[in-house]
Amino acid sequence: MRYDAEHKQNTHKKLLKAAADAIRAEGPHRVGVAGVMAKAGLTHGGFYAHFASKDELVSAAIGQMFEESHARAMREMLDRDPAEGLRAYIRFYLSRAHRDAKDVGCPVASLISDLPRLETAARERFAEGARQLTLILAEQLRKLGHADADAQADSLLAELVGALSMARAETDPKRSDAIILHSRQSLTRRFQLESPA
Amino acid sequence: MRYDAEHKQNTHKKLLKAAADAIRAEGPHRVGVAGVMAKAGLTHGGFYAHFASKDELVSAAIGQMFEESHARAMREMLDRDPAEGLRAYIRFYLSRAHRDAKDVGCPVASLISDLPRLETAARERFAEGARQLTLILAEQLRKLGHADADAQADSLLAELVGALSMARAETDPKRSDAIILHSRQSLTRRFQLESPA
DNA sequence: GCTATTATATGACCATCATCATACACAGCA
DNA sequence: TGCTGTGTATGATGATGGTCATATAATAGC
Repeated sequence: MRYDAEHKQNTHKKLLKAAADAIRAEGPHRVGVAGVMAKAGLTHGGFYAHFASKDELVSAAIGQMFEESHARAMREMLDRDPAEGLRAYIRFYLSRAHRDAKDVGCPVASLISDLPRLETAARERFAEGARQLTLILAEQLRKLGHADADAQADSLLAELVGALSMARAETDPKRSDAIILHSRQSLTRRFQLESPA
Repeated sequence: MRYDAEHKQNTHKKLLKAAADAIRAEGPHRVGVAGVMAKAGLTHGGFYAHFASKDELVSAAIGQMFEESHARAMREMLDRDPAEGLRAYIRFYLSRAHRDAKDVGCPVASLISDLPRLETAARERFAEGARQLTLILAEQLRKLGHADADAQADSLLAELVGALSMARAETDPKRSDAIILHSRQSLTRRFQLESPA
């Protein structure tokens, strides 16, 4: 190797990060190869030394997003008792900060309606990531003593994703805040996570 | 007028319908002016006699989708007692048929993550449509005696949209069916819509 | 310092797309 | 049966975007 041994790997990672952010913010179809390269400080030509196609970049970027997302979920729950951990995750997920951060945050909410239109590889990666997130939530619900934890986890994630997405789509700030709040209250009650006053 | 008096209006409506279907199936950014015209049996050139721009078409098509969607919601609830009506709507919304119909069905689920990326006019139309759908649901919940009907309607719609979207994204058919079912059960229980055995 | 090799840049190709100018076709009327 | 004006088609333009061939720049080992 003539360049630094890790040179290309570093560039690769930078590209993945840049793509993951851009795709969440702009959507897979509005993101261009040239734009991603520029964001990483490069020009468009070298792209195909890193990825075989744009589709492959999209797939890989989705994987990257879910890694961040799972890490975040684990971090919220780690070193907390189950109820407090789940409460913390819900509060993070249904927060104004999460709603307003277009280029980071949960890939499920950012890409959900783009997904059925992507090619198979990307869809598989996404589905895999979503399944894993569901498992993390189910595990937490199980610790809380819910018998049908898997079913409940599906329902919980559905409302999280739906509420965050609806809040992002709502143009009236007050309504948007309300949407987040209503689902937060509803979920808190439903899973008996009322903070011990 | 040399052509039939309604000729242009009819074309206009055909374009709106075609656009509404294509946009739900392909997404606003992947739909092309030429494709929509072709779907209506025309060629691309005449487009600008009907719409000032593609953006305007997208906005108008979103309005069209919500008209269909609200009509559907009303139809499910009409001539039924509140509980049965709401149950019927939930069963329609969280059904395999709705999940598998890419080009028709609720615009909220089809476009939710494209929305933050559209221009203002389209976002306003969407938000307006979503608000109205929430109102329809809230009204139904109010009839059922729920005190905080507005908040509950937000939460209900969030789970509906989230679950349908997640089911569409899931590549494993059995998991996809399960996602729909879990939210249907969860909502049915939550709003006490158990069918009278 | 020279050279071999690897990472990135330049520049081009072709396809797609929104937009528009202009030409044509249709139907009601004289 | 021509005339007229409205609705649609033809075709062009400029922009953008994915892809690739080829050229250049960077550095580790001799």
